[in-house]
Amino acid sequence: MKISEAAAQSGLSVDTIRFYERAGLLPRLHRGADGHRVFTPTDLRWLRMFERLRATHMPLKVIQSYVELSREPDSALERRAILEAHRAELDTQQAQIDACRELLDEKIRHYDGLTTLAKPPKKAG
Amino acid sequence: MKISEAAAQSGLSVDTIRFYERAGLLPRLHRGADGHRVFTPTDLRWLRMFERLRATHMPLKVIQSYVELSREPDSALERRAILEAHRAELDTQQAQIDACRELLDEKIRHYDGLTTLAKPPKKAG
DNA sequence: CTAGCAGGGTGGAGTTACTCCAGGTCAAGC
DNA sequence: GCTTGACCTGGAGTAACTCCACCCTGCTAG
Repeated sequence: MKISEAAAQSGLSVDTIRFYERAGLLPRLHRGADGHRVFTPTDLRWLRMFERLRATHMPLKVIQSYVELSREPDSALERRAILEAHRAELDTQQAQIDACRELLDEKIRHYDGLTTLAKPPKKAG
Repeated sequence: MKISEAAAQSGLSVDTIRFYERAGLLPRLHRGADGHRVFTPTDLRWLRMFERLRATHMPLKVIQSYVELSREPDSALERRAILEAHRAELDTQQAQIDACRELLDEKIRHYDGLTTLAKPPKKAG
C-alpha cells in the first residue's frame, strides 16, 4: 500500500504521515525498490491510532514513547498507564466542550432575543 | 485590576494575555500612569470568553473577527453565525473524543486481559 | 520516441499559538 | 540606599503541522 492510500484510509494527510515517520513514529516502515514508502496493514492500524490520539491532542512525544515501549516486552503496564492518563485527559476536554457549549448557547440565545425584539418595532420595550 | 489578577481570574497566563493584546483581541485595554495594563470587569469577561473559545480551539483570527464585529452595531447576525459555527465544531470534537475513548477502552481492556491472564501461570492457555 | 503529467521523494521555509527569557523600569519594604 | 518583586518590551524557541520548490520515475498520447 502506498502513501496516498494510507493517507486516505487513516484520515491523515500525506505530509503528516511523512512528518510522523521523520518523528520516529513508524520505525518499522519499509521502502520499495523505487524508494517509495510501503505501508502494511499493521502500519495502517498504527496510523489510525495516531489519528485518534492526535485528534484529541496527545503530544507526539507521548505517542512516540508509546511506540517505543511497544517494541519492548514487559512494558504492558507502562503502555496501559499512558492510555489511562489520556483517558483522563479526555474527561478534561469533555468538560471544556461542555463549558464552551454553555457559553455559546447563552450568547446565541442573547442574539436571538435581540432579533426577535427588533422585528416587532414596539412591544413592551 | 492588574495583569496577574486578570490571569488568575481568567485561567489564562500573563504571557498569553499580553500575546492576545498584541494580537488585537483587547482593543479597549487601558494603561495606568506607570504604563501597566489596567483590566476592567469587561476586559475580564472578554478574557474568560477567550479562554473558553481557545480551550475548544477556535482560531485566534476568528476570535479577532468576532471582537471587531462586536465594535460595530448591526453585526448581531454575523456574530451569531460565528458562534453557531463553533457550536457545530464542538460536536465534531465531541465525536473525536468519543472515538478516542472507544479506542482507549478497548486497548486498556486488552492490557487488563494480558495481566489477568499472566497472573495465573496456566489457565486454558 | 519524446513530451507531458501524476505521483512519489527530499529539504527547508512558513504558520499558529503560545512560552520562555534577557534586560529595563519603578514602587515598596527593610 | 538597596533589594525585591511585579510589571514592561522585544525577541527567540517550540509543537505540529502545512506548503513549497525542486528532483526522479513510470506511463500514456501523439
